[in-house]
Amino acid sequence: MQIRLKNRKEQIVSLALDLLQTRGFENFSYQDLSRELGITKASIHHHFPKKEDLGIALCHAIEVWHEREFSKTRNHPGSTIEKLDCYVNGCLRYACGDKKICPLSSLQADIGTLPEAMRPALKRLDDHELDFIAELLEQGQQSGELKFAGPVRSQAILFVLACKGALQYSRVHGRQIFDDTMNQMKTLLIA
Amino acid sequence: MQIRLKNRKEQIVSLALDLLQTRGFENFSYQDLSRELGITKASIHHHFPKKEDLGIALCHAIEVWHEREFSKTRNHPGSTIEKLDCYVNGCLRYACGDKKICPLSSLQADIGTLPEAMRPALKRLDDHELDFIAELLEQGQQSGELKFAGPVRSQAILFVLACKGALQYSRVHGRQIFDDTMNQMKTLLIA
DNA sequence: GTCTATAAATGGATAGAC
DNA sequence: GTCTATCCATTTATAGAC
Repeated sequence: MQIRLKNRKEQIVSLALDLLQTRGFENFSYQDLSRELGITKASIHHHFPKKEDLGIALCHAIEVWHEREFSKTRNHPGSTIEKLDCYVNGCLRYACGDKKICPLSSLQADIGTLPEAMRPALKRLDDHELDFIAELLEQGQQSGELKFAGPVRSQAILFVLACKGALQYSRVHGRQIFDDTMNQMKTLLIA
Repeated sequence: MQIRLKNRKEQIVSLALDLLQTRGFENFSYQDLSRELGITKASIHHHFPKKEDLGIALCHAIEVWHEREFSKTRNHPGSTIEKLDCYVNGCLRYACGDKKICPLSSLQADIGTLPEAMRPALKRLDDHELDFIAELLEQGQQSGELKFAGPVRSQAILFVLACKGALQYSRVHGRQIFDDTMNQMKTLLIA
């Protein structure tokens, strides 16, 4: 019902995002989109003339998703650990049934063949996410909840890496490996 | 000179491994191989009738590489930290010029479209690598060099994840992020 | 906005000559 | 083992009618 209300452009981006996370940018086609949406390839080219245009739209969709998720996490009541859990659950939300990975991981994997125009957007999105996690970790450190040595920024990348990597491994080894990895990360940060 | 001595099959696998690490399994073609080797596509099909066959050969090449690298690391004189550095340098070796990632990361990213026959091989290689790192970490823990809470296996996956993830990020953000991440990982394990 | 039709290029794969 | 030639499906993309 809710999906029907979305306009075509949003429908296309939404489905493309799904395929990006399960197959990668170079491994889904306008044909895949047209089949699942029940319209022709030409119609999709009407909305996104080149695949690069669709790619840019995907980056924008990820940015919007980031804003919403980050804001939700910032406003989440409770400790830093609970906020981090909130972010991790956001990670998990894209991993329905161990099939999806982080869309940014997917784009990174395809960096060698990605349209040029998408690269700056990808870098920007990565940085934005790292800034956000660094902010959270710093709060936790100052409140005495988290204990870790070394630069906050380095710890942030390690944390984000763990989430995304665990998601990738889950597709091959099952969901348990995700929980194990996240628990270990928390153990290191609290101990 | 040394390359000239290799037979065709090895030349093909060697080049394919390179392309796997820079572009991904689904994003290089027999045409790419033929162009760079100066022989026709048909000749490559003679050695590897289906791309799946080439994929299996790639998995085997990675296994051989693992054996060599793990053995070198086990025999590396010195502390556990120095052995881990040896493994990390092995990681770096495939990242000439920030362009290559771990071949297993690359295969994981393409898991959605990978030929069925390659999946068990991929899982086996992942497990083999995790077992090896867990062995190293446990030695370090018992000798008192490393201090970390939680299951060794979980710490092993976290360590491997950090190496591979940092390699992926390096392609987008530059090599510095790799060193920063590895230093942070060491900081957490020693502190 | 959606369709039919079509183009041009590419990718995986095979047959058969040398 | 390598080649030429060819096949068929797919992919990105465009033109033009409705």
